[in-house]
Amino acid sequence: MTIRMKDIARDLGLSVVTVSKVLRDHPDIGEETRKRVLQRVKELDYEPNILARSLVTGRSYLIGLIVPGLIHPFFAEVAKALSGAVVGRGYSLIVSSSEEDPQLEAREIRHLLARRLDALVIASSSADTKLFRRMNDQSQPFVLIDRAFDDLAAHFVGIDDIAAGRMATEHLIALGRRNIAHISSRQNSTGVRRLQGYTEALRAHKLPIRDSYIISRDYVDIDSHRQGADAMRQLLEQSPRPDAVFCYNDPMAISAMHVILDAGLRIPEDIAVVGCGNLNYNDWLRVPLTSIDQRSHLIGQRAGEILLAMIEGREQPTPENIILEPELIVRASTTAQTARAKTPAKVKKAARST
Amino acid sequence: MTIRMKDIARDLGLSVVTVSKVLRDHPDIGEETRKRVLQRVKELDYEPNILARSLVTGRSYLIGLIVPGLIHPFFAEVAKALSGAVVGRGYSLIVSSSEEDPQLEAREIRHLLARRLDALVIASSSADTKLFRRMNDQSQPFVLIDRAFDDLAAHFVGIDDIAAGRMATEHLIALGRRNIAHISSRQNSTGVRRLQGYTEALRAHKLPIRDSYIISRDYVDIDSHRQGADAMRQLLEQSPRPDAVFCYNDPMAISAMHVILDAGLRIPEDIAVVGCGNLNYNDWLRVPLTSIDQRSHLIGQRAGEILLAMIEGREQPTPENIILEPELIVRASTTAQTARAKTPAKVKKAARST
DNA sequence: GCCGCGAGAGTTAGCGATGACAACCCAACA
DNA sequence: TGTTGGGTTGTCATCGCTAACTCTCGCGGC
Repeated sequence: MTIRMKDIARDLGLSVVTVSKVLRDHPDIGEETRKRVLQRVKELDYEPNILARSLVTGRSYLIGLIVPGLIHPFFAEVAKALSGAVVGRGYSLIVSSSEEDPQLEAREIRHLLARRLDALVIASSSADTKLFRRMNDQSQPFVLIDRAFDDLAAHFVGIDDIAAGRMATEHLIALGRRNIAHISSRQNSTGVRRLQGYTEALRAHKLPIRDSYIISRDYVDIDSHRQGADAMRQLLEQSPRPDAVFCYNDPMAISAMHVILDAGLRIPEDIAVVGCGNLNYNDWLRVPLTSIDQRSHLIGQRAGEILLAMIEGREQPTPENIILEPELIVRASTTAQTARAKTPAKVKKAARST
Repeated sequence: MTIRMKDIARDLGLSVVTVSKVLRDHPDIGEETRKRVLQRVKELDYEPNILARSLVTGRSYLIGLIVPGLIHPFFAEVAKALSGAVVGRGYSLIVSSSEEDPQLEAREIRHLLARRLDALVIASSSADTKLFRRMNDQSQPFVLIDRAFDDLAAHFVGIDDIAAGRMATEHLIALGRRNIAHISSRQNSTGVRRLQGYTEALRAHKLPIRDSYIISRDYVDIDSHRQGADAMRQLLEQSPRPDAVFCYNDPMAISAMHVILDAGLRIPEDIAVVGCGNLNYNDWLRVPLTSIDQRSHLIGQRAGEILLAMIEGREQPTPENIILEPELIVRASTTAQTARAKTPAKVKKAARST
């Protein structure tokens, strides 16, 4: 059916090994033979069977990526950057969505490992580090992104989520807000840390930390809109009503904003809103959303670099822990007057990433 | 290092084949033996090497997906649906972005074929059918999505783009607009057909078709915002100025809307805008965008079904040509008054798909 | 008492490539 | 003339698993 090395070798009266060597640029092959082989390869449009090669070399040139949701723009951007970092080196990306379900995530990890991936990149929705420990034991290369585990020595790339929470909250404090609420994710490390940043900022400014202002939710990445809207409705009932909200991610912030507007309140005059993620369409929203940029592109890129280094065996010893600085992008949801002025610059930025 | 069947067989004093048979639920294995094997498999947490299995069975349980851009929500949704359709059957999805570059696309196709994928799903950015013909010759299963080729017999799943163009245009005509412009994609079949639908609708209503109202662009999916903004600026200079625009996709429509608003004009009073794609954040925009829904989820799902049928050998004979009906979703960018009323329903919808 | 049969296990021969090493050819050198 | 050696090409064993037979044994039928 399809062509094998054997066919080419037979056609040319050579051995299979010789053909194999030509294809891998092995040095000890005569110029004449090399040309003949390449010629025939081209004629037949032959591509060596990567499966067979992998079996003997132990390298599959496959990299796995497991994320909570493929649709979420943050993970889509990470995927794009990761793909860009490795595709030129002959690797392919095999992606899988965990839907924020630890069980599904575990199943996918096992399944992908059975494919003998060269490396795995995971934004874990799990709280259990068992599988990761086993991967460490089996010296299976992997890199965690976005969500970290305190009690696990592993390569990690993500932003400083405590700083993210602090920055967002301090921005709101700087605007004169005093009743600042937070819609949080209790399910993962990023949520916990952003919350921590939030409380730290309040404390630093001697502002009270009110439990009723902190709404924690699950499934924040795959069911963001419902979760955000529900949480915001809950916040509107508090007394005193918050004059600002920092949301775990942008989709939740967007839903929160709509709940606010539907209640007849103004943004940012009555309630200022900050999100996290800096989605590429934040500029186009009904009220452009101030947000913390999560460096999605850089995360994918750095993860790719680390894992190439691991695969190529250049480094492995100490797990790298790359903490990127988040960046506050101010838009109309916190400061009405700057919104218009900002637009032109942002137009350019958004155009890049669609 | 890692465990092999050999190890289990040795431990249990059995032959490798017996272990293999147990793992594949082969009938002629004694109950006792089966239990012992499964027990040991569990103890060692063994997973058979899929690579090795693939090499002998000729089935890789890998499905490739090549799209113009991973970031584009339409393709992300297709990917999600496709993944959902096949993941339960043991398949993994290997994704690749062509960046709308035919050469890159061709390279990726070749590379993926070298991995002996069971099937390939492609939203092609190429005009050349050579590679697809070869895949047909080699009876390599594949399904085209979104973008079709007239001169190629192949499975296809997509929407009726002529109808999409017609629906959008007729909606604008029904609103009383007479100077309807179109920002188009000249690069792919979908663009050509939406344009055709547009002209058909105008003709059917005896409206003039003005060349200056039709702006065609390339790289509409990866550089949408710049392309949309430029095109819209060009349209604003036309005389008479258009009172409506139908855009090839939503990101271009969004940029067009901003150009319109920045020019001090109102939407929809001065210019009504219709997009295509029905992105999940259309409801949250500064002006919620009327759009044609492209059935992304259904496309991914149906593509998955077709390819499973092909792989499982149930059907192949006549290429299926699945043309889904697009659907017009009306929002504020064409009818100011319905915007508010629509919001609640849409909130629910968006929540589902984030 | 011979034969056939079916259940349950094992043997053999690859899948399509690669790694290590052996073998060959011919020029150069002792 | 025999030996050495660099440059080329080939042989053999494997990678981890599966398809297709083969083999063994106990049992029932004639």
